[in-house]
Amino acid sequence: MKVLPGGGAAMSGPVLRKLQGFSRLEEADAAALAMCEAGTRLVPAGTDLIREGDRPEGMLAITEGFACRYKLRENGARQIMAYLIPGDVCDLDISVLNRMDHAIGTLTTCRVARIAPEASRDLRSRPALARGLHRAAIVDEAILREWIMNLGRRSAVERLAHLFCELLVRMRAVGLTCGNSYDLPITQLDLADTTGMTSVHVNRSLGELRRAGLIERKGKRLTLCDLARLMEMAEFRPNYLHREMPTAA
Amino acid sequence: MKVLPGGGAAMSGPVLRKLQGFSRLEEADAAALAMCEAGTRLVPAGTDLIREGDRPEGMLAITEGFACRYKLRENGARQIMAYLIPGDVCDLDISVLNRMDHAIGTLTTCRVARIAPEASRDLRSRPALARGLHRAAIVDEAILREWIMNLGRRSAVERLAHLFCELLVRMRAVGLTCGNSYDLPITQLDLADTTGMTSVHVNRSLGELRRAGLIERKGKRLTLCDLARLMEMAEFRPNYLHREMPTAA
DNA sequence: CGCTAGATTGATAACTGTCAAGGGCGGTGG
DNA sequence: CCACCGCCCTTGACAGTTATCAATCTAGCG
Repeated sequence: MKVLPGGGAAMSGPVLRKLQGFSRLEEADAAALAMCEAGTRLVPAGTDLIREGDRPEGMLAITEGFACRYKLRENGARQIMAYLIPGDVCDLDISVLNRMDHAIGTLTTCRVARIAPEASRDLRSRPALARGLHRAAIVDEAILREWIMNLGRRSAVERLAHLFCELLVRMRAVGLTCGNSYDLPITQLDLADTTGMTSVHVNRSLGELRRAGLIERKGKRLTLCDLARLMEMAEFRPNYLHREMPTAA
Repeated sequence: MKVLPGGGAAMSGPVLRKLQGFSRLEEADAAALAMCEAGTRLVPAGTDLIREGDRPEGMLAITEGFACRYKLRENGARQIMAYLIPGDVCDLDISVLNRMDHAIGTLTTCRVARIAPEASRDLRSRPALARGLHRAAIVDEAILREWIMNLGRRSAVERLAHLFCELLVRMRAVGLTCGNSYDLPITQLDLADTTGMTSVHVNRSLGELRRAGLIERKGKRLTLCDLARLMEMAEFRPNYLHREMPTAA
C-alpha cells in the first residue's frame, strides 16, 4: 500500500468543519480536536473498524473516504444502516457497558482517527465540542429515521435520488462538493445494500436517473444535473440534516 | 369519551419499571418520576402529540396504549419509524434549538404524561435517572437500525415475525406480557405502515404465520405460539434491546 | 339493530429479484 | 510496455414478491 502524505491537519479539516456547523467552536476547541490527529491511520477498503459484539470505547472519526455501519444476515445479506463520510465522528463510549449491535467497516480506503477514551473524555469536557458532538448525534438519528422512510415508502429510483440528495448536503457541509457534484467512491453493490435492493436493480435504476437527465456519473464523480427535479421526485427536504444555529441573542 | 380512573401511580408504573431495567434507581428517583404523573392525560387514538415542524420541549411519556413516530409522503403514504409503548419516554429537549422532523401520534387511546421543560430538567439532574434515560435513548437508536435491517433485508413474513419478537421483549420489560402473549391493539394498516407493506399484504402474511402455527390472534391479543421458530425465521437476536447492567463491582 | 372501520379474499398488474453471460477498466506481474 | 486477471458494471430473460383494485365479511359500538 502506498504511503500517503502525513495526517497533519487532515483530521481537524473535515471534523472541525462539520462540528462548526453545529456549534460555535473556539480556538482551543479546534486545537483539542487537532490533538487527536495523532491517531490518524490509513485503512484499506473492506476493513472492519469495529465488529458486532465488540465492546466499544473511545471515538472514531473519518477524515477521508467512506465507511458504514452495517449488519449481516446469516445468508450473507448485508444491510448498511449509515454512511460515515469525512467529518463524521462516532462516539463509541456512548454505549458504555455494552457491545456493538452492528459493525462499522470501510467501503473505500479511509483515513481514520481512533480517539482513545481519555482523549474523547477531554473533547467532551469542552462544552462547545460536547454540544457539537451531541447535535451531530441527533442528526445521525434523524438520518436513520429518514432512511426508514426511504426503505419503507419510496420506490427504487426515489430511494437512490433521495440518498444522492442527502449525500450532497452532507458532503457540502464538509466542503467536499463542487456545485452539485461530489465523489461517490462506492460500488453499486454498496448502494444496493444501502437501499435494500439488488446491485442489478441499482444499475437499472441508475440508468433510469441518467437517461432522465437527473444525474451523471463519470468514474467516481457523481453530478446531480437537475437537483430541483431530483429533490422533487424524492420529496427530499433537508430539514432533518440541519440544526438551527443559536441566534446571536 | 369515558373518564378513566385517575392517573395515580400509573406513570411511575411502566416508566419506572422500564428505566429500572437500565439503571439502578433509588427511592428519590422513583418519587421524582411519580411527581410527573400530574400531567397524565388520556388521549384518543389518531391524535398527534407533536407535529412535524413543531418546536419540541420537555418530555413525553406513554403509560398506556401505543403511539408512534411517523412521517407522511405527499401522496398520503405513512411510514412509522418507531413505536412508543407503555414505559417509553421521549426526550424532546434533546433536539434543543430545533424542530421536529417527524410527528408523534397515538395509534390507540393512550395515557400520556407531558413533562414540562423544568420538570424534565429536574429528572435529568438525577444521575441515575439521567443514565437510564440516556441508555433508553441508545436502545431506541439501536431499534431504528434494526428496523432498517428489517425493511431492507427481510421478507414480508420475516418483518412481521421480527417485529412481534421485538415487541414481546419490550412489552415484557414493562410487565405487559403473559407468557408469550401480549396485547397488540393496533390495526393491520398500522402494521403495514410500519413494515413498508400494504395492509392487504400484511393480512396475507399474518395468515401465513398463523397457518404455520407461529402466531395466534384473538381480538387484540397476540400470542407467539412457537417463539423459537419465530425467532429463528426472523433471525431475531434481542441483544440490541438490552444493556449490560453494571456488575456489582 | 344498523353502522362503520377493519379484516379477508380473489384476480391482475407492477416492481424487484434471480440467474447468466458478456464488457470494461484498473492494477499487477512479466 | 503489454497481457492477464479480477472486480465491477451492463444487459437480457424469466421468476417471485408485493401492490392494486374491488368486493365481501365481521365485529365492536352507539
